[in-house]
Amino acid sequence: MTRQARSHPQRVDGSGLKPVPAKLGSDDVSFRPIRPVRSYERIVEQIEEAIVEGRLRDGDFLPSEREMMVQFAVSRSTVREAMRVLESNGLIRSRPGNPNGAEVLGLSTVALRKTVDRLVMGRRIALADLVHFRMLMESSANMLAARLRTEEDLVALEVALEDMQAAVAADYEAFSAADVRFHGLVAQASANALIQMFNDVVHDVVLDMIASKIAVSREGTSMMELSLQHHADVLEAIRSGDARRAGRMAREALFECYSALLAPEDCTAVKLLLDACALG
Amino acid sequence: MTRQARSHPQRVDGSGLKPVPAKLGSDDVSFRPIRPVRSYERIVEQIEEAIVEGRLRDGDFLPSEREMMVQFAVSRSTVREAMRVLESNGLIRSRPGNPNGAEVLGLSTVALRKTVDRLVMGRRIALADLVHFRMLMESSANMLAARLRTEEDLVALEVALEDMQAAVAADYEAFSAADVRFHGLVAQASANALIQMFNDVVHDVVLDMIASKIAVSREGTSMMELSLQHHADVLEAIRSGDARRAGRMAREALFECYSALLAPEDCTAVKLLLDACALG
DNA sequence: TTTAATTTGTTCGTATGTATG
DNA sequence: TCATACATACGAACAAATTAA
Repeated sequence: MTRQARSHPQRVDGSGLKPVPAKLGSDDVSFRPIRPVRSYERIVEQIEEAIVEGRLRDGDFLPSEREMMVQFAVSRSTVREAMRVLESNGLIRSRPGNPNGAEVLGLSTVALRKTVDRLVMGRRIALADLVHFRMLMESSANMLAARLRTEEDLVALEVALEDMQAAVAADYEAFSAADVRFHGLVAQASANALIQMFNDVVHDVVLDMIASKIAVSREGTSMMELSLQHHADVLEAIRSGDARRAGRMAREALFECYSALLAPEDCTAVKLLLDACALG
Repeated sequence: MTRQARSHPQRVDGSGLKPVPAKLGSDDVSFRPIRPVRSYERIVEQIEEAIVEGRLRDGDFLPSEREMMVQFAVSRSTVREAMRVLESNGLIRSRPGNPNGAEVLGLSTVALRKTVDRLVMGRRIALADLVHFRMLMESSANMLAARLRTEEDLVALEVALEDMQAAVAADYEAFSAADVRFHGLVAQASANALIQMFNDVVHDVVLDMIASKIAVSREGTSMMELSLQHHADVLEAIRSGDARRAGRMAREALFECYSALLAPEDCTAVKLLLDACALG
């Protein structure tokens, strides 16, 4: 009952490279430790490379698992392990019954977000760190935006501000959405992909944290009014091209917004940062 | 020859929760879309949670796959998919033949690093962005360090500087290692986990990029001499507690170090940042 | 030093639920 | 409705690596 001739002919995994016993005698020949490369990793590499290089774009579809099993000359399980890794890195998405195969999502920052989330949950990063960092990012972004903003940027910011105004005292959801858009536009105007990315991530995390701390509904009208005024001031500074003022306004707005959430000692620490920077 | 009674008694995958047909009639009842939760994800969740909460620490070992297969009541394939995800997120490490099972690595930032690497490879992030961002981070870190540094920090920085001095004109490897240590100590003195983390990652990426651009050996003695002087200046500013000077020195040091690698137009853009900040 | 036991890496076959035409 | 192709999941077996007796 030998279900089949179990030959495993295509066993070509990279671990065939055994560490060479360094019996050459001379001391000046040194070898580095070998980490066996597993089959699924080489599949991940190939697909990841294709996505990074743009040969696979957002919206494309991977071949089905059975098809890849043939193309990569591995078993289905191995293909699936690679799929799981790619999926957890936010590069693809697969769902059962999809005749197209897994969908390519392109490059994203979801893995980055998950990492920060874990560090926050694990108490490696405190709320004060997040607020502090966001003040740095936001003030830098606003300074840059004040210098680099185009007319289109100003128009878009104006629209976002008007949306906030329209939603004040009425629709917190819409207000919050416009708020997020405003900050995104500033980050975009700063013309630095990293500032944009990291600030986005930290902004999201902070919003999640405060959402779990205080009920959203408590964010009353007066809070929104105040926030609106802050944004208007910032936009005015950006429009005038006064980088230092834009940076200062952004920092102070954030501080007023979040200082109530911080422990007193953290609050003084953040104030200390403000003084140390003394940017404005 | 039905090898065995194929019963699949324990088919308990989470997708059993079908989306409820919203036939309640009233419009004010709204349901959110359901994403089927797969078995391996629930395993990942449990283990991830244990690591984040500290019940599983760095150096601990997971049960063997066959043991987990019993504990989670799933097949080995499912356990393995979960392991691959955890491993790709840098939370565990498994190697063949290890009788202890997979090793727990604790929280790390390797996923963060991989994400940034991909974005750089995919041209979503330019070298100018990296240098620019690093100047922001480094100047902030140095300003904070000037304010917050303890005596221990100063001693450690002093030691790192001396190591750099000792290695100048002799050992590039040792010089570079001491250099990295110096920057790490500054970030640590800044007392903000996010600055530390992001600066670390970006620092690494930049080093990799320039290493692939110019041969390391070209980094001659004069370059090391210059770098040494910069670090000495920065340390002096940190010691004196002059935050603005520390920030300015750090920015200028970075600019002198990397401006040669940037395209002329990027160079002027970064200079523009320096002017816009006008911190010192 | 060799051997035996255990573990991970990998493969194959099968069954089941799901989505599309 | 049905057939088809897909992903999810299970289980058994083999291969290779590691450790300890």
